[in-house]
Amino acid sequence: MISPTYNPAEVEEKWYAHWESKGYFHSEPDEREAFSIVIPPPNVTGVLHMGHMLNNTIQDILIRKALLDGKNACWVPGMDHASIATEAKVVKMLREKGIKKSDLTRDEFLAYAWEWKEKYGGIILKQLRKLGAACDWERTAFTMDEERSAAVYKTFVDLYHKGKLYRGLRMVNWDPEALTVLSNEEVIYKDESSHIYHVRYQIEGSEEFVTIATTRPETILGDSAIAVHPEDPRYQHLKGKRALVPLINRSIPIIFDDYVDREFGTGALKVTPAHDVNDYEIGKRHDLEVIEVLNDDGTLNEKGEVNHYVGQSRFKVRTEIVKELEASANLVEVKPYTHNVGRSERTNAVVEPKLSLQWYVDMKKLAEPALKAVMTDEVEFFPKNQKNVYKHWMENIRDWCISRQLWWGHQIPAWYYKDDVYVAETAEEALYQARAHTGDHDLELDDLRQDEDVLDTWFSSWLWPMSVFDEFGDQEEIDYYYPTSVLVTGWDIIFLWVARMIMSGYEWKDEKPFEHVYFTGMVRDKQRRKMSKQLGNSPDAIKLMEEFGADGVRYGMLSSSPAGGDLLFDEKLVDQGKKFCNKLWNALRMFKNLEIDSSLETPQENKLAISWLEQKKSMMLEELEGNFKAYRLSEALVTIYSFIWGDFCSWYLEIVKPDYEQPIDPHTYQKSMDLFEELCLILHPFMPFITEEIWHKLKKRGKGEDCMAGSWPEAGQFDKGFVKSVEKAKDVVSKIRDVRNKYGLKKSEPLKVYVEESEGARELLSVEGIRAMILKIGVLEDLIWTTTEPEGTIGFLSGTEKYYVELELEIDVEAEREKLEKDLDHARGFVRSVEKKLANERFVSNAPEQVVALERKKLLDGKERIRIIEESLKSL
RNA sequence: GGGAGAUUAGCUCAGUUGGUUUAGAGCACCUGCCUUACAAGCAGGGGGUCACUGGUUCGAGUCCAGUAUUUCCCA
Repeated sequence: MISPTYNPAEVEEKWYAHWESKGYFHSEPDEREAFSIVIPPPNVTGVLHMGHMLNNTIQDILIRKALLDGKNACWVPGMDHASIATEAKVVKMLREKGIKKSDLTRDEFLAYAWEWKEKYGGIILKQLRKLGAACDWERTAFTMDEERSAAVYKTFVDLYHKGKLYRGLRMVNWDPEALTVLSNEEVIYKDESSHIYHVRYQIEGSEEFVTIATTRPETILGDSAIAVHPEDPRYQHLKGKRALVPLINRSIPIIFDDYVDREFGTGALKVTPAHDVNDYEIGKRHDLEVIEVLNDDGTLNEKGEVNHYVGQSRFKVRTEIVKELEASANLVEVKPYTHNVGRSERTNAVVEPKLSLQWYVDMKKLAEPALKAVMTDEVEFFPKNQKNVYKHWMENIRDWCISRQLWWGHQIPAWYYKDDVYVAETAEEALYQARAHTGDHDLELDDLRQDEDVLDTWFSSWLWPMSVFDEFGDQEEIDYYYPTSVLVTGWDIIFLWVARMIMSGYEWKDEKPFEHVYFTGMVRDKQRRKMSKQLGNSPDAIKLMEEFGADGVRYGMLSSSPAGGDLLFDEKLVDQGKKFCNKLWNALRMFKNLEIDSSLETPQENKLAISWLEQKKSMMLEELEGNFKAYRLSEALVTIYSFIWGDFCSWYLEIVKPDYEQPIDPHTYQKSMDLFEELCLILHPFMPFITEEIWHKLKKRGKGEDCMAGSWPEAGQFDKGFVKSVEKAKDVVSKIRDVRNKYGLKKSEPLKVYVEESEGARELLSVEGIRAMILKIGVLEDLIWTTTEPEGTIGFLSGTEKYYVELELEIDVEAEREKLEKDLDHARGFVRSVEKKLANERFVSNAPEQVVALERKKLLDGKERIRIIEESLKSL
């Protein structure tokens, strides 16, 4: 006896363990066509969230479909080390233990970090199993493991020697909390409301003042000039004059530069070259002093010349200095002001522009082939419109700052001795270079000092499609799996990751890293808000799977998620998936509860149902092929869903289902099992667990006969006309049910139905089995030909065929008339529009013959319907 | 400020080279059913000037231009 409800918890763990033990997840190069995907490596600190579920469900679907297609599918899982996020976690953990990072040596700190990684890292990989992910776990990679690290050092050195990597002094985005530099892509800009302050500076040697506007009064202490526009008539008289910085009375020049926007504020700009990107540029042009008044942690220092601010945070000083400016009558005005503030993606700290010596990758040369590849569709984007975004970024690319002031990560392979730098994969090699360069053969390792910083995590991630296949080692694997088949990722990291992987692919393999890129949308809540911890609007992924089953969740994630489009998550979606599982389960139960009587003949309507469903399935398979090719996975799933629920369960099963407690004939049973089995295969990539479970319950299976290891069904021949006939018969049945509904007739009460003689009706009912089908599921006593409208019946129209249902009840003439008149309006409108088209001479002479012929047929049919409706109205 | 997209039923979205009986689905809604596979269900129903204006075309939800609203990206 099978349980009346499907219980995913029992089934899912069992099958995942089974698949894994069979080695289905593992891939080795062989003679089959390779299909490979590298996982977008989640942070080692990460836990499974909705975005991961969507992204990984899609990858799993593609992998399982490839397996069914007979390809050698390989999905490489892994994680990245997430420099900033992980280091922050470890520092926090140490703080809780009462240990300060500054009290530890680098090696001590790293020991703690590794310990943390082993203990807490990679939870997400375990969680992915619950989702059903068919990852090749034997290949699990980590950006800081030996092979991946070797690739990082090798490529760094290589770029350096090619002159594509350099060390330079630049304005950078500084995170004062994480105490590290950030790349442009790691800074998130948002409008924030604050204030704009108008502050006056006295002109040296006069009683005159000049007023400037600033949002950052605390940086006044670092001012080294006042700038005005060269053509601004208001300030011409200040040429050659100097101004005094309020509170500290530092004398600074008044300079003229056309960068200044005369419309903005007062038209006078304070220039702080050390703490503003634009001011830095102005400073360079005018050879201004660079006064750094902020420490790395965002506190003020003694260069600001105000003792009681030293060591105070920039925000505190802002409040304080405003008070002091006011007290000294230098504050002219304060206005509310909304401006764009950049914050660190990881720590949310307000980013501080800072002048700093960092390592950069020269992106111009790398970008060229990568841009071309995407524009020519050598690397194909799904959806296409992401190409524009990519193009824009690539054409305006800026150099990539890759050093980070952290310990967790790949320490930069550069060694300093005196004023020279030696870049090498190992310290020994660097020492060799240093000895050769200096001619000093007594130099020892201790004389060299390795760069303290580590590399940006993305500097290892961009090598991922190559490094997981050991591109600088044994070539067999990379030759077989590279380029990978498809990358599945969110459009939000198109610059951070996708673009850079394409660049690295061409740089070191002279070949794209993947054929296709499928961009998923963002998962949002019903109100279109991003899922976030702060809002608490993200459901717990694990709990969700426990409640709705992994298959249910997979269904819900995908059914509403077109490529590139955002997914508005609603629990109703996963609930629908859960219900779908139950539906499938109960279809199985229906068959399993039947007795088979081998002496039974196959009824006509069953034969009809079998060939109809088989042919319709073939039509669907053709459609699915197109869907998969275009990555229209959501559409594919919805197509399968409505085929299974609608065609298979609602129609097919109802036709072949024997009467209560009656046995089924063996042919129908066997064919039904075959069809159900194919449906399992077709649905398997989307909902792997329940399909595997049903697969094993349908038939006795031998060793290795698993759904996951099966073959995707081939589309057979089909006759569209035949399928259409059955669809017409379904329409007749629906309309009979409508009459029952309207007149409150029981479903079980057999009815007598008349069909009016016509060519169409003759044709339909001549198809073998159609009459029997209508009789059975329409629950009719008889279906009788007629040439006139029989007494005491109610009519309906199906296409251009007229049917009459015999009723013993009083007919509601008014309701009937209303309905008929509405139908008549519709039919007349239809005919009018077709007539208009056909009356147009240019249409008839210009449009293709087939189109015109179709319009003529539409006209005839429309007129026929009008005739029938008018007749019915008359006889009412 | 620059750029890219979006606008189809109450909601979320399909609608693939312009022509397939005057637009499809799921959810929501309404009506009637506990009919032994499934109430996590069954049967049926209503609901849309395809944002607006103009153009191209024999023919436009589909192509073009403008307007409005809106989302995102870059600065």
